[in-house]
Amino acid sequence: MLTERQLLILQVIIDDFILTAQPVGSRSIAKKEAVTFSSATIRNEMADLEEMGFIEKTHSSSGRVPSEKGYRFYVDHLLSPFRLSDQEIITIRDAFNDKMMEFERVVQKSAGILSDLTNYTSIILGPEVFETKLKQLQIVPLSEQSAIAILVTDTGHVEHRAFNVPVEMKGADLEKMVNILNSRLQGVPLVKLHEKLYSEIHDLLRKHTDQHEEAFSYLRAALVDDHPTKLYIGGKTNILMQPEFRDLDKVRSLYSTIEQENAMADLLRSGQEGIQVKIGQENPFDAMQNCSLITASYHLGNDQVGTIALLGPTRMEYNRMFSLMNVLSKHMTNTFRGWY
Amino acid sequence: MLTERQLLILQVIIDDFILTAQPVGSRSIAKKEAVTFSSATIRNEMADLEEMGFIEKTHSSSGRVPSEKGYRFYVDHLLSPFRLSDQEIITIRDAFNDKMMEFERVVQKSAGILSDLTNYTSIILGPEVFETKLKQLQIVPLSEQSAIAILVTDTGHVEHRAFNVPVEMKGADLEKMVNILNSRLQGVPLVKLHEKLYSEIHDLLRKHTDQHEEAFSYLRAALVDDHPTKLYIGGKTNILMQPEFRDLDKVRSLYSTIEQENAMADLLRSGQEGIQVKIGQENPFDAMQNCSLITASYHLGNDQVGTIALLGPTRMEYNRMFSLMNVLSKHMTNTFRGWY
DNA sequence: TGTTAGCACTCGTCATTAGTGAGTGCTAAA
DNA sequence: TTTAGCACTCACTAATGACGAGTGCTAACA
Repeated sequence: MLTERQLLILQVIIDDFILTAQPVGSRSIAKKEAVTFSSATIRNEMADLEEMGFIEKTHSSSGRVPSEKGYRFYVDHLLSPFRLSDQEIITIRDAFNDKMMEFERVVQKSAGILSDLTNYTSIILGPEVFETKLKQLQIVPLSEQSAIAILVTDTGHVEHRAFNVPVEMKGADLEKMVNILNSRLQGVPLVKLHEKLYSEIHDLLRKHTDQHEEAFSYLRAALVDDHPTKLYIGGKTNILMQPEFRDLDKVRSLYSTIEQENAMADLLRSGQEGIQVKIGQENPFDAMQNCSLITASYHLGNDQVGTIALLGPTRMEYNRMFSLMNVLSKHMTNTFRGWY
Repeated sequence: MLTERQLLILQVIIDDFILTAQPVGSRSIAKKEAVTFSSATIRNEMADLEEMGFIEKTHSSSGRVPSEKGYRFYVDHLLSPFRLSDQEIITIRDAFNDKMMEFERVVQKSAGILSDLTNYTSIILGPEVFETKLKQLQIVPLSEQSAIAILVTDTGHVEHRAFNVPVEMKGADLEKMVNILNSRLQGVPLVKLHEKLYSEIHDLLRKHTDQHEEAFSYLRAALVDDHPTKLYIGGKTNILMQPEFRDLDKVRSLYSTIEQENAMADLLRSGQEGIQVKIGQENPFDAMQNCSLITASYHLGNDQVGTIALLGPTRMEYNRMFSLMNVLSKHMTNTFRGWY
């Protein structure tokens, strides 16, 4: 168990290192207001803290740097609540003022705010699409042979895709087809579209319209597109600001890790309710060895959950980040409340 | 005027430097097959070339490096035609195989291909929206109080925006309103939407529907959104691969330059027909001092013109880039042919 | 018994120095 | 006109030493 004094020293070391990114020496600790004992005493305590694995030396006569275990302890036990500045609170609140936003816009904006306020990289994972349902299907003819299929979901998400209209098909046929599709598909979860199209719609269309085959296959291609688990990333280049990423190779490998959408999505999904931190090696990817990932969940009124995340060096302003993500995820949850 | 021999030497120097990014010495030039004279002779010629400003030394006893004037001459007079690999040609062709694509998708894809094949950063400027016309307006109600306005243009561009539905407004009112808007606004260029909405539609709506005021203002906000000159950027992080951008500060300032959409759009717009190169200082931005920007125009069937561009270090594989952009812009023009 | 002053020691950083090699310019001979 | 030869330049590297921030240990002190 750690003594009060050791806790204090550990706290000072981590706070200081987070601020300066420089190893912290006993003398500089002794100078702090809150510290009443001498540097020699601190050295002794630091030796103990090191033995316990909370801090490390970068070389035999350097100051101390928090270890991952140290950060873990700090996050779990030493986190002092951080008071956000009025400016920050206003920025966030104003962003959600505009009540009428479709899902994408809310998320996009949130990612932007988060990365701007933190100078880290923000990653937001939309909720599972399992429950997102088709609201309406529209078709807008562009020319004789082409049209745009537009798909609107109940979250206000709009997807569109151009497709070919078979030469023999009339506008009226197209309209009839759309009507059939709408009457049958409204309220169907997106992930079930494909199945439903085959099981019911195909036969139905055959009965009602000519030239359905070709048009059907085009439309199907347009509708049953990949609905990829979408990641919204903000402030990708913020990584370059951090002194720990002076090494371009590190940056490159980190970028290529982030860009693997599926892997990142899995990682974010794995977080539980509330705010979580993965520190350094706790992350599954090699490129994220020196990074921490803070995740927070937000809700959609029904039981769906999405995740917002912040990626930065292990030397992160954890307390400010916690406050920010707390506020932001609450705002998001509020905004989505009642959408279902 | 340059002699044959000087031309040869200049060509070898630039070709070599483009490949290796290292200053080129007289000895290494003398070793080339095509070069039959000694390194001493080459040194004399190089001194002349330097005096004329085509090449430079990085320090008093270094090999030579092409100057901007050198690159300019190289691009204007020494460019050997580059034969693209089959793989490259296939990659490009296949990307345009899928005949049915809306404008955005074509451009997005082109930017992706260009940056992937070149390892530089690609920037594509869409054509002026002046001529893009409204094809259809659709409104999909989401709930009692909210709906999505969807705007489709004749290029297949889809824009959408959620908006509030006034409490007193019925679905039928909304439908009536949309019908009026559609009948009056179809074929209207996007840039004139705003004007038209005020001059004609406002009065018209007043006559036909109740509760028009509030709905009108919401709709207007949704429709007459900013239609920013959109830049499509591909391979932003490719910049990090280039040895000339080992300096993070340079990268940062370059990024912030690229992100100024309006300035970049103006720059791209200023290019003329065909393929153009701006080398180093010829670019207006400080951050692009060490960069070259290759621009090529593509056409839209009518007289509209868009621009594709490649941003890399002045040490660029100009000949390959020329071939690539030539092929790509032709494919784009072909794809858009007949859209109008 | 816990705390602290003092001191020897470690090691990264920075500036200096010298050696090496790639490259140049100049001169004189072919 | 071309080229061999040579002196010279300068970036790069490794070695060296001074400096200082920091440590661990010991002995004295409260």
